[in-house]
Amino acid sequence: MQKKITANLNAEGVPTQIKNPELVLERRRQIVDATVHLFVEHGYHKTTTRMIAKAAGFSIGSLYEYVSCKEDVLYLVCEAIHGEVQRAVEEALSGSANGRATLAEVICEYCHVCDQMNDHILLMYQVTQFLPSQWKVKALENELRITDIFIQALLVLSGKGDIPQLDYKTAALVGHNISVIGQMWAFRRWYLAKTFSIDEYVEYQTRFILGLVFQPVQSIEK
Amino acid sequence: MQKKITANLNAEGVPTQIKNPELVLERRRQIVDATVHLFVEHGYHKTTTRMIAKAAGFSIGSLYEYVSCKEDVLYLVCEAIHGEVQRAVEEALSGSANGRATLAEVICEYCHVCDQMNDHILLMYQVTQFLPSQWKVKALENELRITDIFIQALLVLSGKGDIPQLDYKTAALVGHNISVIGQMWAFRRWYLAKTFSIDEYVEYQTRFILGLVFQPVQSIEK
DNA sequence: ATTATCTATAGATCTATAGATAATGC
DNA sequence: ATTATCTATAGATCTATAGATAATGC
Repeated sequence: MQKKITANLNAEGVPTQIKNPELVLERRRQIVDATVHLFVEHGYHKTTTRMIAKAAGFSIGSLYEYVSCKEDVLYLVCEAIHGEVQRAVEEALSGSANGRATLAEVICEYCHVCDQMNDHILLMYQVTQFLPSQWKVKALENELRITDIFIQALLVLSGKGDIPQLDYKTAALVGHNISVIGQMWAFRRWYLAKTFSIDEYVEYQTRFILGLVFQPVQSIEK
Repeated sequence: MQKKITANLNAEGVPTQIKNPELVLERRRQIVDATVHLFVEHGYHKTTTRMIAKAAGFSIGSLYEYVSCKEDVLYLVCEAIHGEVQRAVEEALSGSANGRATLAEVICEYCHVCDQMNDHILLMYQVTQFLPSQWKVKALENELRITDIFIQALLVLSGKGDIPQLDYKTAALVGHNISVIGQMWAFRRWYLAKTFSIDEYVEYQTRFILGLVFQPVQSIEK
């Protein structure tokens, strides 16, 4: 029973010397919370294990009882952030389901998640490269899992209301595009914010994704 | 006169002990060429200055005659890659100019550049974070300069042929989107290539950007 | 007795430089 | 004489561990 509680930060293949699983969970939570801030501010390489231990509230010696190396900390951080992002996205998308209005809502909710989790999204992109290759694969799969939420949502909407039938390839591509368009706000907010508020950004992107930008002139499509 | 030739890898604010400007240019070219491969393979931090010197064909001592620190090498690499990408994009976009066909062509050419320069685009994203802040700003500006090429192209097309009038904000957003959609191919090719060839990717993305995906059903837009 | 935590440091690594040597041109 | 290149290493830094100490429960 307790196994389930601890499974999150415990049974992920990160070894520990500590016997008490609840303590492991608690300390690793401390480690992750402290480290996210340090990584956001200094990046992975300029953050030393000493800084991590200190910020987490114990000594280096203790730190190495809960992880076997610095890369373990990195992995714990990546997992925690992805969990957070995914939870936020899933929660945001648990709305109703009809046609374009739903799609517009999905875009809106997702972009706001990206806006709020800006630092975390940037961090994920910066540090994934330093993960050992086995874990790097897992991180990329996590990334795809979030994209897949959009793809599934699109397939559910496909053919309903005012939304045309979408073949899988099209749905897949649009799903990736929505995912990346949200991340673009996180990446380029420092610049885009000169022109757009987040709400304007959502408005313009929704128009774009729904294909309204290039439509006003009568269609000369063959 | 020669100043112009050497300006590229010389007068960029990277100091050198060497008097002969042509030699500086040549050696820095060696350094950049060797380092790009090392960075792509090992990343910035795991590439040592010794490795760089060796791959470039001289000793560490000599390396430090042409740059003052490792970050200088990073900066030279970033500048060189951006120059290459920008040149490739500009060359690819020097086509004709009518309506949607031109836009489709722009998308096509750009995506192929991203496909071919995959490694370099990924590298840019990975290493920009390690630049000293003054140069980081320059790197981000370079990034925007490429986006701006698309925005300008869109504004030229605006209102011509079968393309509707685009206000600046819309053009800016679409420009950013095109830029990011190309990069998405570079980032996720390892996965997207399971579903799309580069040509299919271009085809589907063009349909998407031109707003054809959500159109087939008769428009119920109010 | 067992578990958790701490201090102190070994060991490895890497950047950047000092000082010596070779090459070039007046 | 001046310029370019090399070798050898100082100096700094950081990860991970060994071994000592404190806390907990039988």
